[in-house]
Amino acid sequence: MSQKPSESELKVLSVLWEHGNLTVREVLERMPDDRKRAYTTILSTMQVMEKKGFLDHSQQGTANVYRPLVPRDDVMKPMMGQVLDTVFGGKPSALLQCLLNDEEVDDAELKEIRRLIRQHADKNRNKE
Amino acid sequence: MSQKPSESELKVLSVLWEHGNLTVREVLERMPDDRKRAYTTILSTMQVMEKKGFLDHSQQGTANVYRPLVPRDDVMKPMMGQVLDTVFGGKPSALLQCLLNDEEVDDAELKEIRRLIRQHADKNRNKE
DNA sequence: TACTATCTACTAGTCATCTAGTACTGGAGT
DNA sequence: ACTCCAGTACTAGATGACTAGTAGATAGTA
Repeated sequence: MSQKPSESELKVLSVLWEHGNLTVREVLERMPDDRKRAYTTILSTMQVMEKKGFLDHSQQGTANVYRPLVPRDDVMKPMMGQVLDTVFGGKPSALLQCLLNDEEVDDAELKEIRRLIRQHADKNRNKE
Repeated sequence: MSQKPSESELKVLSVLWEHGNLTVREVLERMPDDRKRAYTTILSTMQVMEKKGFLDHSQQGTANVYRPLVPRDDVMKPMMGQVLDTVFGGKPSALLQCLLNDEEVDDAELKEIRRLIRQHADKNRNKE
């Protein structure tokens, strides 16, 4: 039963999900905002995360290499689901609209979204 | 320059966005989780929110009625944008997939999503 | 061996959030 | 006028998140 990661814990996890297993210093260098942080700040965060069961580490040469123990979707589904229900009345379209208005979305993305919708429509049809 | 609301501040805002202007007690009764909270807990939260500029109030009969000062999309767009960029690599399709796998999505929703996509595709075409 | 750089463990301070209690105010009813 | 109830203001404690410093270990190098 892994709880919800905090804001900066989620950033650490994102880095690891994207880049694979990394050392503390490598995570520090890839943190997805421009804030300057001390090495020990990230180290502390990641040590707490290990206690919570989000990460695991193994020694590799001189440094410890950390790997995420929780898959991205296992973490994000409940989080997105909660936002969806409380803020957007459970309507994915409302959430999507919020995204689309703001962001540039290229045609490849639109195509991929269409594919997802089609796939989901098929699933609905089979259920009946 | 309105900052980001905290977790339970967002829940209060959601209630007001959905139901319109309400008193503290009415918000308490509609809080979107099953946790029991004291009346004064929500009161305190909402008083802090007023200081932050999220809410405003006016006396109505005996009680104060609160109204949100920030529209839903103004709050949610930056928040969703950040999640999109840090966790989903800026790909709305990845976020959408996360939503669709889990939730039941009825055909009306799918239709609405299709409409949004078509609309966005048109916008892209006009830009070229 | 002695020096230096790097990494980790431990500790700690600051701040926001969440929670709720206590005391006060004002209206409604007797 | 007195009492009761609902609402509000003020205050405060517990918790966790975020930050970073210091000391100690280890490996490489002159």
